[in-house]
Amino acid sequence: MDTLEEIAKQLGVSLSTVSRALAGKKGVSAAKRQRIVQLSQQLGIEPNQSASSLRSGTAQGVTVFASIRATEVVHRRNHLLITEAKQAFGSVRMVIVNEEENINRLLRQTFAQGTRALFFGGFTPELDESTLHWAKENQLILCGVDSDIPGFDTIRINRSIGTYQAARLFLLSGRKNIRYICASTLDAPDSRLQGIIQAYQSLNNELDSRCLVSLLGASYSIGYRLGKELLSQGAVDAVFGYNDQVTIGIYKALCDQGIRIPADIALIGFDNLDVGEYLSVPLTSVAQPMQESVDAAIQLIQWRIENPHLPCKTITLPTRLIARDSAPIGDHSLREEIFSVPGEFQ
Amino acid sequence: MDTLEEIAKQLGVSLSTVSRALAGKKGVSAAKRQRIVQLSQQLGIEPNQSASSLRSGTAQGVTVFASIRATEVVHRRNHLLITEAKQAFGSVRMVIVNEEENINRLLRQTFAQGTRALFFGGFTPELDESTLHWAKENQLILCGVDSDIPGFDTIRINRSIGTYQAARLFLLSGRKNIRYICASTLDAPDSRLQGIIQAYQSLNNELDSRCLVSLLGASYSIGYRLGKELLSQGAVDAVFGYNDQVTIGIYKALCDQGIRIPADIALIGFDNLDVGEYLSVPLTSVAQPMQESVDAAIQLIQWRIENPHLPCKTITLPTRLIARDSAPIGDHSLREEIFSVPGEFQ
DNA sequence: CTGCCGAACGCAATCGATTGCGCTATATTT
DNA sequence: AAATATAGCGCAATCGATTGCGTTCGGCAG
Repeated sequence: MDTLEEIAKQLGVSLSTVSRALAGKKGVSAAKRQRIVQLSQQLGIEPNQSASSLRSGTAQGVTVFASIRATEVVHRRNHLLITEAKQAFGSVRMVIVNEEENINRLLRQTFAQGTRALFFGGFTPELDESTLHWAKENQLILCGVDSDIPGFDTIRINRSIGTYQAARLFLLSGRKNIRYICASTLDAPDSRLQGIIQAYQSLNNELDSRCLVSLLGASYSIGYRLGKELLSQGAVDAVFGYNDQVTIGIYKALCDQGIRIPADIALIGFDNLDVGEYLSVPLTSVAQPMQESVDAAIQLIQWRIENPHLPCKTITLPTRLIARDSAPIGDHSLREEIFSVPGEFQ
Repeated sequence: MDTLEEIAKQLGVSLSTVSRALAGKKGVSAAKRQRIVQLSQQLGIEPNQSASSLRSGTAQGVTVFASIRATEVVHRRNHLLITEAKQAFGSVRMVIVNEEENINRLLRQTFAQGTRALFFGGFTPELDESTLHWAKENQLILCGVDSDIPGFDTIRINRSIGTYQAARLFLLSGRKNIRYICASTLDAPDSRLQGIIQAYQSLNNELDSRCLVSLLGASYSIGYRLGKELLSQGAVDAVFGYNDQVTIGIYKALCDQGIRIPADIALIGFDNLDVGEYLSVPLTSVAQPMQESVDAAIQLIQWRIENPHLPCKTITLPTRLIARDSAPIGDHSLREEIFSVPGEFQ
């Protein structure tokens, strides 16, 4: 593996000049610079990044942490994030985090390897108080994308808006016996459930805990099993399926039993996967701000690099209901009433 | 950011001892090693990787190159690859390659940054002769996973087997007017089409070029458009859809027109996406060896690290047809005849 | 013609961990 | 007890690029 010294020797200039020429710094005449750049390309010599970042102390790229347990949407968002981060910062490393490993250690290692900024893509790491403190002290740049890092910049996704709209769609279109597949309970509602609760309150309705079905995992097959179970519960006429995979599983179970969608049962998913539009009955679903959240994250961190000392920022982006046939808006005049969201949500 | 010297000072030992202790090398007493490791964890000090790999010349992790244009399956395979590579090699960097950038330069940069091995995940890079030569000379370790790198280790996926089975399923179950969505032509058939051609030959049938429909892109929406077009072509009774996304698009277009699947038209996809099983008519599809190809790649490279001088290896893995309702095996006695594959395929 | 200024460029120290070599203290052998 | 082997450990050189500082040289004003 050749080094810059090779170029220096061949052209009879000093190592420093070669370094300056290739780094695009001033102090090199245009003619000499051109010859250096040309020869470097001809020989295929790249500056050794280990040496470069060791000496200069500056890291070249950014890092994205992704959970090994990420769902399909999260994967896609992370991929988008990596792609855009690459445009913005030049080089990106992706690190797959599995839950056994010590995230505190991993974070330190990552910065020891040299990284300008670190994105947490869709999972909330269990960072120790001491790690957070150390990160603040060393002015590390962390950004949670749909994940909370206390005291650091965050892109937050407001899931409540979409589920609020979904529940109101059910209620306003006259569904009586609705089921919500949920990962939480009324005592400690997660953001999806909060939106549902607010929808009921907004219509002076009460959400009965018997309407909640607890989620056991977020896959097609689990959805299929849940769908079968729902059928044994009698006159259910609407189901919110937690995410699209589960909902598609439910959809399949209902189809298999000859249930008509949406006539007998209306279905709403969450995530707005591409495939939902291509089911035989297109799926109504809550869309997440994929592109927007990624763009916001990149811009936030670019801003942060410029302004290391300003207090941390949280940017919240809304979800929104995409109405398709599996849960249609019956009366067109209801449209406004379903989609308008009270101010306190924003 | 603290360095190993801090530990050395606090414990009154030399820097070399700290380095040896943390790297797990011999030449340090058990007692001293324990104190060093403990203090390093307490202070949260990690060896600077830039310095480490600069000095030792050995890189710590591996790199996966992924194309920005990758399809869903390729993404999933790459993700699997990254996950497993991480287990096997400790640290993995993922690099998103977009077609504008010079892959030759990128490859050199990547190794300049220090990497043990480089996987090409599902796209064939246009590497110059000189780059390949340089890579060989410097004994770099490259591995194509479903992509060809001349002169280097490769995991190849034999797509022909699956499409051979698919075409035979159509023919043996009596379909007369079949369409194959293809990305190539009879003059220069790609691997999918080769399998189809062989299936026709095996049954003394001739594949008419009018049966081929050229693919314009591999998305749901393109499939939907193709599906509409197919309906205007009269008595089509079977369609192979190139991949599952296109096939699901076609499926939707057919459903919308009241076509019954598989009674009127049989459908076979490629990739065996999870969602295919959960369409109202489950999708028959050709499955790729996802896990197997990733495992093989990892093992191949581990072997290569041990044996740098042996000639390059190519491991070929088969695809296989997964029969579901969208293209059922009518007569059960045909099963054997459809799934058995002649020796020359293996 | 002299003096001054700034651009170009080389010198050499430096980043932090690694590692061959050599010294020392302890264990083992005779 | 003396001789020898061995493990522990420190010294200092080293990896390759970066960068502050000092030198040189050409240009330009006085």
